[in-house]
Amino acid sequence: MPPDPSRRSERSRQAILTAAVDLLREVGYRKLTIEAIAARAGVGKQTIYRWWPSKGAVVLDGFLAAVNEDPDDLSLPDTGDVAADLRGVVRAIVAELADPDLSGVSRALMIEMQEDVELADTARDRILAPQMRAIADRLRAAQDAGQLRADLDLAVAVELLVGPLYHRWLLRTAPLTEAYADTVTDLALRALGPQPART
Amino acid sequence: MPPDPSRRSERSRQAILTAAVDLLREVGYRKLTIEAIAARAGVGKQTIYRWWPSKGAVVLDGFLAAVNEDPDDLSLPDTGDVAADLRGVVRAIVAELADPDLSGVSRALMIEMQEDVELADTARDRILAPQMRAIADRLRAAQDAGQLRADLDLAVAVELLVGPLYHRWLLRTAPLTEAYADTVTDLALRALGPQPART
Amino acid sequence: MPPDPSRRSERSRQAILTAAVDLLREVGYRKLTIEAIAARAGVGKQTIYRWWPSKGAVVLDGFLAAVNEDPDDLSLPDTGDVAADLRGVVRAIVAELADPDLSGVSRALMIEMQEDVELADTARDRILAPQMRAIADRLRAAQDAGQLRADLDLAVAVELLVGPLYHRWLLRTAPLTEAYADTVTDLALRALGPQPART
Amino acid sequence: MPPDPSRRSERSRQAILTAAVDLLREVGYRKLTIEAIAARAGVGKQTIYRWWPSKGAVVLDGFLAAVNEDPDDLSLPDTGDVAADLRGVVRAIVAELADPDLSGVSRALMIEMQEDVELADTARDRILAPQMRAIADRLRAAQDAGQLRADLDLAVAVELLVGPLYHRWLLRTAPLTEAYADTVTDLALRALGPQPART
DNA sequence: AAATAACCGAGACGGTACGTCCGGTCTTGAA
DNA sequence: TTCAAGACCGGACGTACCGTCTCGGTTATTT
Repeated sequence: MPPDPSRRSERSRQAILTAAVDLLREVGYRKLTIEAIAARAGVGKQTIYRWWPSKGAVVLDGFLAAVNEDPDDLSLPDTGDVAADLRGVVRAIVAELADPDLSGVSRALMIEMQEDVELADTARDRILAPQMRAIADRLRAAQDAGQLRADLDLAVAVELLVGPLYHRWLLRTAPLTEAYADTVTDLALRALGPQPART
Repeated sequence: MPPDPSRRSERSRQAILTAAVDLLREVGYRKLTIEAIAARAGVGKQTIYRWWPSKGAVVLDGFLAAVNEDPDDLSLPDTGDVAADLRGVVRAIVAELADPDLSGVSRALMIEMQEDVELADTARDRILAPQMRAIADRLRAAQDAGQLRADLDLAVAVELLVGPLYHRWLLRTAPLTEAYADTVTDLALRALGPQPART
Repeated sequence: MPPDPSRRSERSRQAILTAAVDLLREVGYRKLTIEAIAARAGVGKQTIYRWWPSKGAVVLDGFLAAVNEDPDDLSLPDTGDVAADLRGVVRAIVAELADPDLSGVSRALMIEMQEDVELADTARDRILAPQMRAIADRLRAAQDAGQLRADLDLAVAVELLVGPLYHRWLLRTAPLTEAYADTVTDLALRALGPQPART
Repeated sequence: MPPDPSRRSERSRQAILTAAVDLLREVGYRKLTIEAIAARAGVGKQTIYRWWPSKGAVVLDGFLAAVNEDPDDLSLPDTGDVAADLRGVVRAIVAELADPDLSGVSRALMIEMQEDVELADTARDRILAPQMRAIADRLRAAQDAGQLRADLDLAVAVELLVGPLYHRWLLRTAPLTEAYADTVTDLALRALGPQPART
């Protein structure tokens, strides 16, 4: 029978997530072991297996605890200047991916998403989808204001913006810099902008 | 002392790569073990460890053997119609990523690239860079013909094109279809195209 | 940190010792492997390594379990007739060494004692010393009864008796028979007996 | 087909035996490997396997080369005093067994004799039998001179003498000293001496 | 307040794979 | 043909973790 969540030790939960994230930074995802997490957290192995189905699930929860974002606070500022607003998010994403503290956890999640489809779904819904929806919302506002083409598929538009960033980060084709962020933003905006008036 | 490559058994090398790719398809990357590869290939484990530093390296070589592309044959057709030509490559990439036979190996490589920077370098140089250079070459031709903006950073241009594809494939944000390929191509081309004549 | 003996699985311990002794008989000491013992016993290898430092130590315990003698029951009968009593033990020792079931284990122990001094100490204290002490005790009684010389070094006396037996058994100089046992006993007794009255 | 001994490299043979004995002293028999012998001797592994059937056989030859005794020179001195002459051999045997240089090789041989009956036969015939025959010869002379009982089984008599020595050496029941040698000799002689005249 | 049930820490257990070492065979090129 | 060198297949080594299980010892209700 499933364990009773009301009797769960919050203390242990915190210790496990902290230990997991710390160890992840220290040794990398591949060498991260449940055994080590339990030892570092001062916790029995069973306590981990009782509440999480896999190493990836622990790391996912660890990531969520680490960023600890309110999904409602995710909405982008709307200064009326789409270009400036997008430039801001894109730069923020690049900063997050380049941050050596966070990127280890993100990469770990990426790895696990390749093999564990169930976890991939959760990660997508809890982490990626909200961020992308926030960007889509800002784009829709601009679209309504006539600053962007009316016939845009916003989902694709968002990926045109962030796809190149993840491409560099994951495939390591070149360093992920702020300059790259800006170049990508500019190019993408040109694609999304209103049809040039033909005569 | 390092082994002498001139005495290497080509027979064993082939058997190992074949076994690795086959097993990868059967059980996935995480459950792929050196031991199983050796057993399937009818080879001593040491023969694998002698020639490859890691499981990822074997898979990388297996990938190269499987696609077996002549890097010189990689150049894109140039029909004079950039749009059509690009649409072709993008569709081809999508097809490759969606192919259940190949995508397992590719995902495995992706995973390993996240943890093993050295392997990531090799994979980039041997697999990704040639493909991206081929696209860049085609873009340069178009640029010379005045079909694209003159001030483009071609490396970024290529990533604007393929980034969204990999984003979907890796982050599983949505199914990777041919329609998506075309939409992305159209949007990207709009970004890359020549400055609209401002009256 | 050392394992907690109170949590040790008696079931596993028995299975390991039984498997070890059985396999020893089947394949000999050199081809006896920890891996095979674990497999035969239905036990993880770690469970063996957790409780025994070496293959020899397992075999030693297996030997002890197999003979399962109460060290207090080891004392020789005292019929008053030293010659007869000694003849009995010597024959018994020869029988044990010639027994194909037991001798394999004994030889294995012998082998290990040559290379592992620590194990040699244990084997001596646990197996050989009690047997030799029992013989020494019987000799002392005879000595007190004036049947043996008063100035005997009993330790040497015992080895005069059993040394030749082990010599044949280990060096394979000739078959180890009951006749040999009796001849040795007779000769040794002549050496140990009271000084012949001179005039 | 068997190799042609006339084309055998004497140089390699010497190097192998020397390397084997040296390594034996350095690391002990268990950790002595063919691979290490070949490397130390600057010889291919095949050269060892071509001429010797097993590790034990190499060590046996190494032992013979090390002691390098002429089996004809083995005969004991005959001063007319059996007691003194035997005391001499027994002390010599003890000295040899206690010699840290030689005893390692001897122990290795002992080990191998326990598992390899064929090698045991060779070792017995080449090493032990000659030594024991020499002692038996001396005993026979004494017997003929009326110094020993006429009805002795000389083979047993020899083992009564040397058995206790090997017992201590192999079973490590106590240190093997010269004093022990003398005590054993005295006791054994008493057993072997002529029947006391019963009044 | 006692009894009873869960979670908890600890870690032993049966397993699987690791990466290494060596056994014994086979292949290559030099002498 | 022998030899030095060493790649090869195979298999055991001793270690590290996996995920499950069993053990006392706290809690935290339920009687």
